[in-house]
Amino acid sequence: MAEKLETIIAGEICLSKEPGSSMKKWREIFGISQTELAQFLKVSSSTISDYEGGRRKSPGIGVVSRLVESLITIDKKQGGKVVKQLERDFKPKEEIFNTHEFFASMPAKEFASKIEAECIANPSKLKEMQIYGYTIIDSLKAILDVPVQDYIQLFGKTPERALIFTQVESGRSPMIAVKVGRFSTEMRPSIVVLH
Amino acid sequence: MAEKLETIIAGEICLSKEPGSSMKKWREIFGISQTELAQFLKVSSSTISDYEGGRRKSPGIGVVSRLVESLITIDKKQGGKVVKQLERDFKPKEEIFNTHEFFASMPAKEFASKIEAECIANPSKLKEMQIYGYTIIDSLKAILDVPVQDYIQLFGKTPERALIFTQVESGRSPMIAVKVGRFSTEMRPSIVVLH
DNA sequence: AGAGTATTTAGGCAATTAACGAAATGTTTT
DNA sequence: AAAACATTTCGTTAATTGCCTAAATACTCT
Repeated sequence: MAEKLETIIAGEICLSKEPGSSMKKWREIFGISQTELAQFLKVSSSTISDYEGGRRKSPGIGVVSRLVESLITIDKKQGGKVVKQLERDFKPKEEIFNTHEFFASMPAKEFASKIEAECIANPSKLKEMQIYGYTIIDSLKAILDVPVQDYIQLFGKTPERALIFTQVESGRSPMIAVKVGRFSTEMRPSIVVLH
Repeated sequence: MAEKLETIIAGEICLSKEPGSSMKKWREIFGISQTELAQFLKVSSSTISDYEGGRRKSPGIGVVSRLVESLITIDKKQGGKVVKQLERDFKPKEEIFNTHEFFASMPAKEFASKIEAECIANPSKLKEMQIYGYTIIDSLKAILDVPVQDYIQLFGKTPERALIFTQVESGRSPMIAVKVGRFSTEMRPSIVVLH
């Protein structure tokens, strides 16, 4: 599956009901500010805002194309960290890791209340966080089937996301993995849910 | 992750240097005529031609989006043949490389006897080795579908493991791969099984 | 070759986009 | 709480798109 990351991002924006939100989402995933992007693209920052705000219902693909390439180029200039993580993210592990993307970001708190979760650590962080999707992990299968290495890597692939562990009695094993994950990369899941 | 077909098509059109050609290419892959498409979209067929001919340098994503959805919808109405085929084409390689980890290590000898293998080379090494898992490779599929690079890389990912090749008559092609592997990395499979 | 169908070319016009800049509003950070 | 920075809003304009119709070319098939 040689689908390039660019392709998927562009495709997603293209098909989105709200292209603006999608553009915003991706810009934020890349951790780039409107101003920075605007400078790179040599347009004013209000232009970016107009797009993200949905002022243009159907921007031209030229805009989308430039936008996506910029995000990736900027990231590469800074070491390509996000690109690398995302690329791994697209490696399928379907049955065990079940990932979902939101159309737009959502405050972590709202997410928590939607799933009727009880917060058992870091309640303060819960307030500020925004998340973009979630990954459901079948703990049992994961432990049985997934190579340790991949298991560890998973945690590097989940910035701005919630991780949901099913079939867990104690939070022990997942949390160990999260800790290990910390050393291999700075990107970590925003939320960990034990189900 | 389940990147939808739509996404990939839309993304490709979006990023193409010649969006028109790309649209045309996909329409043709779907075996749908301009006229047919135009009718479905309720526009004149010249409109389609204008796009495909590149009269608009940067069509809006609305156009692309409608276009892609139409191709897929029309195909589905006709049995979804093309969609199915394409989805198969994009399927991940999981089915070709099927990896399993053991809970603990196992003497190579024990592994060999468990699978009732006959040793055809290096019997001495067989005694000392420990392995931690195995990877089953469907040789036929691998040769047909896997880019050489990935194929080579595979061997770098299999230290302390057994590699099992299914559907092999002679050991020729896998062994070539193993040899190649030696140069790209120091890690090599512990055992090679021909099935 | 000629009828019939599919595609391309081109002029035209209303609707929309692309982009700017300036002022208003949010968010951090010190 | 002010300075510094980031994002949003919005009026404006030139350029481009989206789509049409009609006419010119290609492509099949018999």
